[in-house]
Amino acid sequence: MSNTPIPTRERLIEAAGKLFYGEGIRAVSMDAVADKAGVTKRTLYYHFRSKDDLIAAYLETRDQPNLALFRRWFAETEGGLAEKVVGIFRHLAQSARHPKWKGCGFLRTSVELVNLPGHPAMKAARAHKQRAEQWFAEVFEEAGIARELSQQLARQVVLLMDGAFAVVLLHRDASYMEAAGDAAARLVRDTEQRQLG
Amino acid sequence: MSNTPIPTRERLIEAAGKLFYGEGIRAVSMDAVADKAGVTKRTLYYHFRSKDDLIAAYLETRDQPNLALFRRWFAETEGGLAEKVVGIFRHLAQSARHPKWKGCGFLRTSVELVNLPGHPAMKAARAHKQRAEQWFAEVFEEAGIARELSQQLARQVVLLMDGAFAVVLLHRDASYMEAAGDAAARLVRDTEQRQLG
DNA sequence: TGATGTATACCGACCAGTGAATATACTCAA
DNA sequence: TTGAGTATATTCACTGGTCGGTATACATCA
Repeated sequence: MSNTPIPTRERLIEAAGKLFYGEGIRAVSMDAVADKAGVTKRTLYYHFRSKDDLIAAYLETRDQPNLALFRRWFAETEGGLAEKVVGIFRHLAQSARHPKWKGCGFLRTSVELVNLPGHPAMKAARAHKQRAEQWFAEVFEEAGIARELSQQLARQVVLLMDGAFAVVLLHRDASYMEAAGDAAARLVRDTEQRQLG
Repeated sequence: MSNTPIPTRERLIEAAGKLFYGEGIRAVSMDAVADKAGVTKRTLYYHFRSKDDLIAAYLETRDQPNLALFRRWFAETEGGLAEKVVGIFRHLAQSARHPKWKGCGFLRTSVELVNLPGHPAMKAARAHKQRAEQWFAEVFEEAGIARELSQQLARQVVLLMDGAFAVVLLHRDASYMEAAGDAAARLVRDTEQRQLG
């Protein structure tokens, strides 16, 4: 029976992620991250060149799991295209009801780094949002919607989702997420109509 | 000929506002605000009990002018209800193209204060967003849309707008604001349809 | 023995907030 | 009208604490 082989670097990113997501990157010190990981600050700086490096690593680990959830929620929801999109928003609303939920880590980090557009974490955030938009576009196209309409619709659905992330966080009221889901469904149906007509 | 009688307090809020909006509240020190205002830090603390006080004052001064712009843009745009809503988004897109534009100060501040829900600045941000939503709802109702549908539509338009604030800031691409305007117009027309049907 | 990883202890910069003294402007009695 | 007294407004210099990051030495293992 071998020891649990959790690589140190992963553990550090995980500890940092919890703190960064929970309190915001500027509100969390490297000392706090080291404490949380049960490690000296010097060790932290052995594995990451700087705080900025650690922030970037934190966001990069969040990209894939996030999109995987969308895929699963979409697949699991019964019904037509609009219903399946609503399913994603319903699951997001459910997540948002958890007290530890603090919105979208990508969006919040990008707000904190607003004047550093070249920061690797900003690039990670942009890439993530673009991947989400592209995934929606592909889904719509596979459902028979023309490419151009699919891309437009995907962009608008993502806008609704990000708006809901911000507003739900502000008001601490997950029902805004369901209002966003309803709006997304209306846009999907409107696009389907346009496709037929 | 009297001297220009600009009250000190106002000047301090203005200087603070420029820095807070431009760089974020956590990134700006009280020393920086004092310097910007051409005043000693001690003077700053004579007029404001704490940095939190100053942050709250900054947001409170931004509430009314912001809504006034919406009213003007809406009134100035020719066309039906959907077109007039699109007019607001077009003006927002135009603003967003200015290099000093940094999204919505209310939303960005609320992200930086995510763990202080009782902070006066958070209350100001919530109040502002609610007033915007309510204004849209009144406009829709005056245009003949039923109260319940108006409230739902207003909420969804605000979601699109806030999503666009976040996404335009992330990608530094104002065309997302126009995509949001298009989505809003589609929702307006869909609601009008539903009203007639 | 040399590469990898961790610990102790520290640094200079910055930051929110303050103590004590001073300057300015207003009030009111002589 | 003037001068003393008072409230307002501002300055200089400072503090205790935190922050990102580091110099150095010690441990472990191939």
